[in-house]
Amino acid sequence: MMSSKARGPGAKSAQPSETSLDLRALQRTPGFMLRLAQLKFFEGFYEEFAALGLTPATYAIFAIIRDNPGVPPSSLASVLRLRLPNLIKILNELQSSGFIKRNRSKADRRAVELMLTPKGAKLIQDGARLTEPYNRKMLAPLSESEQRMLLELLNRMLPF
Amino acid sequence: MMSSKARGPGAKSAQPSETSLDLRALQRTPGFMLRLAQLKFFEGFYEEFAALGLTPATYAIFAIIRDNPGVPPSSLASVLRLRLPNLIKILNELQSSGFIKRNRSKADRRAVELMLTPKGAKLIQDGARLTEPYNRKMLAPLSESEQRMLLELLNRMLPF
DNA sequence: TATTGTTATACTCTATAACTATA
DNA sequence: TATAGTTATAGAGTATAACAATA
Repeated sequence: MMSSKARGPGAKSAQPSETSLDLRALQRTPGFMLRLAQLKFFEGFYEEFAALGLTPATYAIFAIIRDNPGVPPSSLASVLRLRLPNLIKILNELQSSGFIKRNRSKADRRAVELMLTPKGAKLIQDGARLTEPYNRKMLAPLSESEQRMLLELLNRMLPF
Repeated sequence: MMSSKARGPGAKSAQPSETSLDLRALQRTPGFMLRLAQLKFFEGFYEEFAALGLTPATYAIFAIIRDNPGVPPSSLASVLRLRLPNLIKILNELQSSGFIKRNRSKADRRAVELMLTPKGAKLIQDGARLTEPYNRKMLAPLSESEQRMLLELLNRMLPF
């Protein structure tokens, strides 16, 4: 029952998880491993930042507005890979909580310029302080140079 | 409008995406980059495997049952990081489409043993043929050794 | 007419509670 | 009583369509 094929003699990898299933096919599948890694980071994030009320999405939104004051919702959505209507809903909540504000552009009165309020700036500042220890914990199985390598490889796989 | 800070003189990285936002903070954030990479893989997957009707989830389910005939739903759920009720719903559909079958264990009649039908075995076999070119396309920006490195690093970050 | 932002809404994915049957 | 599987259902995340204001 629950046949477990023996690992090949060349298999030098880590400890076999909870059960002893043959998972070698999925271990060789980057998309699957990326999903597991991303889940790990997101679950860790919710634990670490829960006290501040930050989610991965709102953290990224705050960070982008901080570094690019006046950024329009459309640019924000495209960078975060969110659909505009879904982002708008989040922005509405962040605004009614007093973390961001919207200015109408004078050059093009359709356009919206997003800014952090002082309250929002403080929140992302507090969040930023948790970031380094959080990343360190998530990446703990890797050496410093491996951590840099992983980040470099991910950046090179992606359009920016 | 949409202030774009100059890249520091040490920044040797790639072309600045569609807009010219300062995204350096997020580029240094592994969790965010992992999310973007995973999105890229999943979107590519849907394009590539749409003709077969396979999703990332069903592909993984088929692959695990193929390599571990008789695996119980609970083990499958824990490996895939799905909640059991959500997996059950997928299994019900796969069974009524004739891709898998459930056997009651004789040793413990609560337990279920999952097996592929011939139809299911053929589907994952067809899917497996698309896998290598699909991965090659997704990982195209990386050299062969970088691709191996990425996979190795992801595996070492995760529990198995 | 085209574009930016917004609302409303549907759909998929994920999470929780409660039930059945076996042990 | 505890466990494996299942059902029902609620919630979060993601998608499309349509509209208002401005260009």
